[in-house]
Amino acid sequence: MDFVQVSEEEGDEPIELPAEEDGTLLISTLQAQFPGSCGLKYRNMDSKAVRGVRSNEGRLFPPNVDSGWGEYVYFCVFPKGIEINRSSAEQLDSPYRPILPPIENKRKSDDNLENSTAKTKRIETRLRCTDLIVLGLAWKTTEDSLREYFESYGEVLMAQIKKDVKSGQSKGFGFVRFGSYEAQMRVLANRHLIDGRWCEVKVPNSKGMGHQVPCKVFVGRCTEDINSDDLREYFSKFGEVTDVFIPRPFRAFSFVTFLDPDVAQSLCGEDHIIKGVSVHVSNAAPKAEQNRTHQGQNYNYNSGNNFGMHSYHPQGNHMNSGRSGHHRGNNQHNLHGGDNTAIGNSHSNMGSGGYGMGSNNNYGGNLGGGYTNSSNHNSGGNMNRQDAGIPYNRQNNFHGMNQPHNGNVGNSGWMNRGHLDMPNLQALGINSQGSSSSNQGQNMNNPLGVGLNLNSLPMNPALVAAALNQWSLLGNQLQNQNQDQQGGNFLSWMAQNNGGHSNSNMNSGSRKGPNNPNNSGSGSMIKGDNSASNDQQNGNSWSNQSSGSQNSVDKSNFL
DNA sequence: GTTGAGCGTT
Repeated sequence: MDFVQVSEEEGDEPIELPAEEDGTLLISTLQAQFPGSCGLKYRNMDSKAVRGVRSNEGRLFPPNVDSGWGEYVYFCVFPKGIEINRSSAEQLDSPYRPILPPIENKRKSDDNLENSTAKTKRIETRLRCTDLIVLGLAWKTTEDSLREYFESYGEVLMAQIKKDVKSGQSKGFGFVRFGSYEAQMRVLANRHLIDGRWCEVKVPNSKGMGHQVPCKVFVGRCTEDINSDDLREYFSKFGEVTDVFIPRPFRAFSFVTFLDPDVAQSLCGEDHIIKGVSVHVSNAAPKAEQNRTHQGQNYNYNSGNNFGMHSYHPQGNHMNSGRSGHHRGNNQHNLHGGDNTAIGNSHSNMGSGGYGMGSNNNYGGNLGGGYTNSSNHNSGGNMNRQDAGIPYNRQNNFHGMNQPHNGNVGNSGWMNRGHLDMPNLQALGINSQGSSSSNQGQNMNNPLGVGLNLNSLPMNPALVAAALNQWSLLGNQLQNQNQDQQGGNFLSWMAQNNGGHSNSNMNSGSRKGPNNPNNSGSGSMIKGDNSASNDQQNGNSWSNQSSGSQNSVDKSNFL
């Protein structure tokens, strides 16, 4: 058995953690020794830079497929902004309970803003908190104890237990409201052990998360000279950028995703000069009529979200290949569950299955090698998997653990729950309608080694990339879906904190293997700092756009 | 006094 040397911080004395037979290290194993950690990083001998370890499905992958973990001493990654005080007595009650430093809203880009007016203009838009529902409370939990628990995250403005009017008995759920959005995000991103029970915290359905502001903007009139770093650097002036996506080959536009949807919104309609080029920012959301998503059949919103998440992201990203089965470990994912034929092997009119994106099926036009009229909708859905080198970077992997699993893997079952690679996505409102076992999170490990090897699938990676992108873009518009579709919920989450993932990091067109270290991303949380640049992604997707001129791209094809 | 998916008598 291999052991991985891990220390809490660089330079600390390492502890040897046992790796699994497949060479991966379970996050649960890591967390058993380093509560609250969500990933690993190490210092690369050559570059001297700190590298993240790829994290996926509750597992950490060695940086090198051949030599495994090597002789590196890895050190822990903790969710951003959260410090774990392991010596705290509070840890005894909840090992995963983060002890927050004073909330400070620091943005890297604020420090060196050359344009303070832009700054003040944008940052005015404060994200507001909303009541959060806390499910699964112990009967004995009182409003006081509820408040006490959540105060470790920040100021609690309200803590309420819903009770039976007559008996006064708790109904087992309640509501909390925080004074800061940061606290809210952290709470949503974690699981919570309150009075001995693992509880879910979500944005309540009653909030009707139907009008989320998109985090992503369309940046038109780009030149090839403007790369993702340029975009990121430029737009970071206005708020944290969680993702930049430049379709390849060059299409004269790109997408920038912000953590704060209000920032994104505030930029829409404006012209900006980047590297001497006047680019135009507009809404990346699809047209209204393109939102008709044939809900009845589309089981894959969820997945589609994976890349809409952000990232995220939380941000989103996630698996759940719709109704396809999840086969632990073997990466043999049935991309085409049931009638999900949209992507298949066929090379023409693939969208006839009718899922998805309503009328806007033909994104990318003639994609790559002769796949024509491929409307692969579901693809987005099916994509969910990451083993094809799609980094998750979901950050903040408190999810994955404690995920109740009802064993219903094949069909609708766990896709409504799992999201094992995400930060408590259900808590973020994504899966509120899903069923769950009564096992309230006793299962500390990722019960599913879900994986899907895109490369093994009978589909054109270009289509996959296109589909992913499509989904990502659609992401922001999936709000009004039936809850069962989860898209809305996901976006709710995305709009709130954005895991920073959108459609980035897909590499669909490339051939990166499951353990490709390039995709590493043990991320820290929510802020999406793991959102890899997208420049290298997508391989040959987006080729031969039917509209011809690059300067007259019909955006609708992508939205 | 039991119970364990859900969505708030404001």
